[in-house]
Amino acid sequence: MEQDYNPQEIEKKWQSRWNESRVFEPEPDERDKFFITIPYPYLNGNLHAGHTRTFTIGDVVARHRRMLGYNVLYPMGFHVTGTPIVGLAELIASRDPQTMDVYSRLHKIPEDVLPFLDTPEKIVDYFSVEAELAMRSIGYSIDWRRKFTTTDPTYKKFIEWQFNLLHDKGLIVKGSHPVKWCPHDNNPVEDHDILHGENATIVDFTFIKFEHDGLILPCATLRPETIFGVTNLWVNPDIEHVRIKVKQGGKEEFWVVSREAYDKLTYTDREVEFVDNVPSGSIIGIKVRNPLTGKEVITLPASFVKAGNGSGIVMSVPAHAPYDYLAIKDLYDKDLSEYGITENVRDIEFISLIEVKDFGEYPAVDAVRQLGVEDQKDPRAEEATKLVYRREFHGGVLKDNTGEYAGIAVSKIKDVLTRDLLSRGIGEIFYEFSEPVVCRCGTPCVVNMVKGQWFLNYSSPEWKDIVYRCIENMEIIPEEIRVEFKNKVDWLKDKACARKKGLGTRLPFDTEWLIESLGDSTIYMSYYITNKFFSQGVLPEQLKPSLFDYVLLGKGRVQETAADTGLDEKLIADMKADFDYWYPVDLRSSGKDLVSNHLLFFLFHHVAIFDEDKWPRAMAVNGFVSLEGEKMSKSKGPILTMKEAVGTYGADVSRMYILSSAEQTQDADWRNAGVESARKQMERFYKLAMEIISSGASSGIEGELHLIDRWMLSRLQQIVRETNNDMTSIRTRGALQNAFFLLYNDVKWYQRRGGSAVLYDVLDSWVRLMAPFTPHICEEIWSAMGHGENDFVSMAPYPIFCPEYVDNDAELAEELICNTLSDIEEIIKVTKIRPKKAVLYTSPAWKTRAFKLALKMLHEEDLDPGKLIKELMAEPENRHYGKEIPKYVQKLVPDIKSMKTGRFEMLLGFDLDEQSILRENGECLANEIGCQIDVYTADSPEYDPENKSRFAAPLRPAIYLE
RNA sequence: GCGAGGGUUGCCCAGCUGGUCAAAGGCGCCGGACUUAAGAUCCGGUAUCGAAGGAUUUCGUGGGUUCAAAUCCCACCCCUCGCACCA
Repeated sequence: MEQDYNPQEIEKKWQSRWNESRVFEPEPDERDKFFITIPYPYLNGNLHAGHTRTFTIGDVVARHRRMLGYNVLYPMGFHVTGTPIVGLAELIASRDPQTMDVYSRLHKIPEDVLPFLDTPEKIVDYFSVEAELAMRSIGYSIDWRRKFTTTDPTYKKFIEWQFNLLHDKGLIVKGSHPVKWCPHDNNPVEDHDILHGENATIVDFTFIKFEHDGLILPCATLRPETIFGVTNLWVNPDIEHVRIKVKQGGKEEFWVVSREAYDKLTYTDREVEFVDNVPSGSIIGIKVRNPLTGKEVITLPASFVKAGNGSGIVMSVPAHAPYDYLAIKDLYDKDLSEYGITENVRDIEFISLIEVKDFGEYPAVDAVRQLGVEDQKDPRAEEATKLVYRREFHGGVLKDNTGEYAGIAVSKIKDVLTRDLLSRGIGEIFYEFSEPVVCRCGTPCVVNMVKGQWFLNYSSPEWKDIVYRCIENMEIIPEEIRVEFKNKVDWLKDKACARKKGLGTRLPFDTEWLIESLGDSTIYMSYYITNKFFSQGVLPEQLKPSLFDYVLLGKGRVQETAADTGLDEKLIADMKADFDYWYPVDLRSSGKDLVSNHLLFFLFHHVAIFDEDKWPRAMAVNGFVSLEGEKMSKSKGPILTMKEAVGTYGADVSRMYILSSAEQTQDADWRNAGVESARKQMERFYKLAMEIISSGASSGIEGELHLIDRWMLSRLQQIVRETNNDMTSIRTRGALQNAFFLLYNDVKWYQRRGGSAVLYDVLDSWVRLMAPFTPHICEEIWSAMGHGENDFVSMAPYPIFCPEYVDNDAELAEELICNTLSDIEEIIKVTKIRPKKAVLYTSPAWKTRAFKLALKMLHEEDLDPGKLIKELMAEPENRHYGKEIPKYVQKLVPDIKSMKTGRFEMLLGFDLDEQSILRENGECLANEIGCQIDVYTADSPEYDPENKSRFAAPLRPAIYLE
């Protein structure tokens, strides 16, 4: 029977048996259901190691739950909507060298296939076939009857229904939206189109509209609250300024800004018209009105003002902005008569508006002094600015001179104040990059307002509140990321949900737009359930809204739905029954990259569309996978495809490796050396199992059990418990640590100690324990154990913790033997003597009594050394040891007190006959050490030349080597 | 900058409701057994010192709390990820 482990052969065999017997095609029944999904893959390439991790975690959870007795549904589909597949088709059609190289060399697409993948449809067809093959070859327990692609006509009907519904509920709104834009290409730029400034973000500045003689001088700021502290404006005499006409919302104004600002403004949602150039001198030295306070302030010259930042005109808040303070200082005692300024700048009084600890009245002044900043050209000025900003933002509170805003924390003021400024017409939003952005074509980019854009209204506080409630009641694995989810909901803004380009479904109420691909992937888990029916010949035009309304929402009646759609009443009723049985999603497991987008949208759409009882029950998140320390990239490499991994190492080895290499949100690093060792582990497991089977072993659990057998069974229970605990929290690494490595070591020790009676029973549990992780090899072993044709281990009951097999005494006894052995070995090592004889002295009776009494006292009352000594001395047989008792107690009490509860409970019932345990296992010890072993009790040692017996204590026999 | 997570013994990492923690497991390395030999397998070792089961110094850095800290608190340094209209 024993043969070499041949994964390819075994895996193929069991995959086809599973397929033939349809074990993974569940139908509703009386069992509890478990509906697990992972995000379907986006098909612009082959499945890779990253998918392998997420999908395998899903499969292991599915298999574990199935063996625990749940009716498990694990479905899969393919995501193809959006632009990347279209882009890829174009690149292949044009034979782009890099693309051709990456897709042939790294994605391993055969040379006779690749050039023909020149349309999106062909790409989708090719990769969906490949993906399914790969997932089958790694042994996922997927119900393939339900698969679909997001461009299926029936799926599009489902998406249309969903978007109409959201539109009707007012959750899809129209508005303007800022994007990175290349004026040369006349197109939005995506990250890969950017030459410089990939890290730039779009920042929302507030324009404060200062006024002079009907003319507006807008000043851009990130800190609108400082409007209360403005003492003057800054105008750079060396840059060009223009006067422009700005129309917005039926309002017409004249602004003065830098020429660059004028260019940028033309891309905003304002109508802008050039009027004339403005000599800088004419706007320096004038009085402008602070629109909020009504106070008049002067405009002064400053060289630090850049034409390209904001409007090119800056408001000055010297109390809180180091640059402003420095610039004012630079003007002290300067002759400004060329600008017509006769006032002394020294007379300008600083206005402090923020109270912050660590700084006095004027934080900017303090910071400049602290850092020793010289003037506005000093690089440390930047540092001082950051310092002040940080302290004020985190610890600052607005002072009384801010009127109605007094007492508000600086960190909270921006949104409130901006809203007020906007509504009063004295402020406007102006978007700007955090750093300059240059397109690949070499043109500097601008922020462009796309008008008429459709948005999912995720910023709605009411919508968010429901999502918070949903998260509150969900299980989140691991628990630590719950706060992350809440933060992200808080941060989420409206999301543009339609584009002009790509594959997908048209927005039903505005068909020139295509639904963006994250929006069409939010509630599709429900589609797996209906698609089982749709794929059997239902026509797209029969998928009327009434059908989805009835099946998914329970609205309307079967008869009406049947009449409306022309579908059979029974079919519709079955669909609804299936949906009601399987929904909601019990667990959505995903990579952590999807936390701030897909998983969030998944929640938003579920709570918007479904009743609370259909909201998802749990979400789990796992980390990324790198290759030999390098980040994977679909488009640049390196990449390891699932097909390659399985082809090289086999399904079970790949599964075992990826599941054991990292835990939960930690990132995993796929290393060849590691997979190699996983392969050896599988071989070892297989060999050991086959040895046990071919030795003719059978269940020995009913027969007479020795100490070591009871130890083995007890250990097995601990492992079973830990494995199940780990699996409940999706800690696959920990689960394998127990179910494989620790158990393997225990079995080895068991055999070494001469155990064999329960080997078969252990194997029986072990195979089932391992089946979710490495199902093929386990089926093979299971079948070798005599299970019949359709008796799959995949469907066998998973081992669960049985307390009746836990045997504390057996574990303690084994611990005694092990500890004694290692003590002897250590003595040998240190003394370098080669013992002819080893003598062991077990604890004297009085010490054992003291030990037990101490445990009992701690359990029942409080363990106090004095009390313990008193009680011990009360017993006549202890009195001879009057001198030793206090000494021993002094050591014993802290030992016992510092025990962990588990350990304490294990020892509480302590009642070992150490004498006979050591005698019975003397042979084993003798073999290990290689000399004769004598065992005496320290009460009356027959042989004790060096009086070693005095060191004997419970569970710690004294040792004398000769 | 903001938010989240992390820094442990040669490596990957477990431990982190404070005490059996010099710290599990795996890998690697060293030694041994087996073998004609290699591989596989098995056994032992793998911080330092130690002629008796012990002692000493370790868990990013620096402080602190405590009888006791890898574990708790504070500060700092470093790393990874996300910050969107892109799947």
